[in-house]
Amino acid sequence: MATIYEVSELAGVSLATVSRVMNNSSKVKQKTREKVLAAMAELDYQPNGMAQSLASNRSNCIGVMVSELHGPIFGSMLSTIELALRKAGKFAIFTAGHNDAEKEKEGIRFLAGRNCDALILHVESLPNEFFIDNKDSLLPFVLINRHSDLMADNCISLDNEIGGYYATRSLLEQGHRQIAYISGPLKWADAQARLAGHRRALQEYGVEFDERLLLEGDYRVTGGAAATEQFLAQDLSVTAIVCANDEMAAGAMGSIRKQGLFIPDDISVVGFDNVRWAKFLSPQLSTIDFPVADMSNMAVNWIMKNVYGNDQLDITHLFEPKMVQRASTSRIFGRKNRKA
Amino acid sequence: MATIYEVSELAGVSLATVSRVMNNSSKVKQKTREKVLAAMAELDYQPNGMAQSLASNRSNCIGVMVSELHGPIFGSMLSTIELALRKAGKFAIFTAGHNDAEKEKEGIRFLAGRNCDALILHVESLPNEFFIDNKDSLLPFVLINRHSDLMADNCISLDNEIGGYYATRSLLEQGHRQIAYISGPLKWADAQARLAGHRRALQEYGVEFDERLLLEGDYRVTGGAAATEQFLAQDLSVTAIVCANDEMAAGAMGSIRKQGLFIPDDISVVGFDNVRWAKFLSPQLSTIDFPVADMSNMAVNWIMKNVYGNDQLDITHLFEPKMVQRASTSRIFGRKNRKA
DNA sequence: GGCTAGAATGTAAACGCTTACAAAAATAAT
DNA sequence: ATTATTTTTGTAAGCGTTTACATTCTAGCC
Repeated sequence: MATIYEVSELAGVSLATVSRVMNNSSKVKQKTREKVLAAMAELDYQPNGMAQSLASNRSNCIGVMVSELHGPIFGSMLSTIELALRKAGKFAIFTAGHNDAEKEKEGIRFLAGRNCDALILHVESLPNEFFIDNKDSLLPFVLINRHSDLMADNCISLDNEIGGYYATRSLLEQGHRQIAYISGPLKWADAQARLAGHRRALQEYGVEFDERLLLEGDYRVTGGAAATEQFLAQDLSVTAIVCANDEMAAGAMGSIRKQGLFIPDDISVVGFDNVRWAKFLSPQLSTIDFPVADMSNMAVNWIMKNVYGNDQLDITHLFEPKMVQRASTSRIFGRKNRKA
Repeated sequence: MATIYEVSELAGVSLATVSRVMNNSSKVKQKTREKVLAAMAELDYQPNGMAQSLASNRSNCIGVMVSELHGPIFGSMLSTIELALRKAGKFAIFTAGHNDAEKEKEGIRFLAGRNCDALILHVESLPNEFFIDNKDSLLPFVLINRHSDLMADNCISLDNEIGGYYATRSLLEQGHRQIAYISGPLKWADAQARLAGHRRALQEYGVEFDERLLLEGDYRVTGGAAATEQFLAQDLSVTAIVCANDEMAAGAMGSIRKQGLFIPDDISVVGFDNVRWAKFLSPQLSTIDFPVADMSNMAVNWIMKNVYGNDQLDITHLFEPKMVQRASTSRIFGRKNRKA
């Protein structure tokens, strides 16, 4: 592997000049630049990233931590981030936090150990305070899916409240009034916000909130299935179920079908996230689209702006989800509820 | 950030000694080691990875290229690889090849540019010859999901033929005889092998292969749906459909249901891959389990053995898939085919 | 006690680049 | 043609490690 030294010799210039043409750091005469470029080409020169990093104290690596490296949401996140970073000539190092405060902390250490220039984090367990308190001792970071006024600039988040609102409103508009809600674990802010949106929609339509129509789920298929069974076992004449994510919606659909009921004729189901396989379910799931790709790209923009000084980039901190109507919901008029 | 120099001063030893205790490279007196360790702890010393890499010509980074960074198979691959590498104190750099020979080649260059110590590759478009011919000029590499006798040691692959065989045999055992098959794009070796397995099973059970019961799909939902419609439109009295992957199986299930037929009563469906959401479909999909995690771990083992000299590791090069019986298949006796 | 082999430690030269600062060359002004 | 500026290029000192090789200890032996 050729080094910068060999290039400089072949081109008949000094090391510094070669470095300059590589980095466009300061003016180099056009003719010299060409000589250098030719030499680089002839030697098939590839700069040694490690040496560059050591000398410049910049690694061109961005550490990315998400809860898991699999799953539709994270998959889309990784995909988007990697593509965007690579386009910018940066490298991503991914790691998983596994939704555990200790592991998340360790992941951050791990990434810092690789001399990352900055971090993109999707953490679930570490509290806001961790970031607020350590803002200065940590590498520059941007948090996806989290918000706190005390570090607003570092946050890129989704308006979960309005997502929850849209989900329930779409049902209300279709005439539903007995709407059950399966929330996520309410210790998490996003689950709370989605539920708040649900309640706001009900209120707006003059429907009184009924405690019996709310169950706390776990964001997993099994939780959705269990909660749905519980709803159906009681005599609540539920005509629609809103699930705080698509996984639970898949579970709900399974339970409904197991009862011999039809979707959406007997019961409409709405999810949240719009994961890829929501379309594979039958009927296809109506859900709230989580703009993961947009948010991920914005996180990369944040880095390019705040870490690499690309000043003209505009940063959006709050994203809005959209309702995606598919076949799992329908107007209540058309329904033929077997239990009714 | 403390440097090795500060540690050496505080401990009252030389740089070299500190380096030695870090790397266990040669004997250090117990008392000295303790002094050094204490100093490192006191200064919260973290070695600078870049400097280590530069000096030792080893980056502790493994480049990983897969077709996409999302999707259930790749997600599981990334997850597993990252965890295993991190346990070994190594870093993974992921990138996507997007199933395009040029992009795959560029991805490899990209990873090499980061001075990776080795590569784990899941490429689809680059031909075997590329790797065989460039074996020596490339970084050490291990290929997941590919096999060639000319570089057998570098390959970790799945026995697709036997997977295809199991899928069809499970149906034959249940009494099915009119079994349709939706293959993957037959330009790919894995699609060919799965189909070959299907044919072997038929032959073994004395069922003659019927050209009309074979359609070439595209490994995507839409392709599975289209092929299924085509089967159902003809009068073939198909009682089961084998799909060369789960996505197409999801499409097939949709088409079957759209025709007013029931799964598995009218038609049984088998997939291949056992992606996570195969259980979310209803009925739950019977499929062939692709041991992605095992294969990914083995790839990491390959690296640890061949690149980092962990000699006692045993490498398995060929993995066997397993049949997973779920609700989308049933004995033919129980069926009440509306068309029959 | 003096000698020696072997163990423990230290010295200093890489590793391949970036970047102040200095020097030289080109250009403009007189 | 000189001198003053401005551009362009070169010099050399890092960046924080690893690792031959050299040196100093330590123990065992006579």
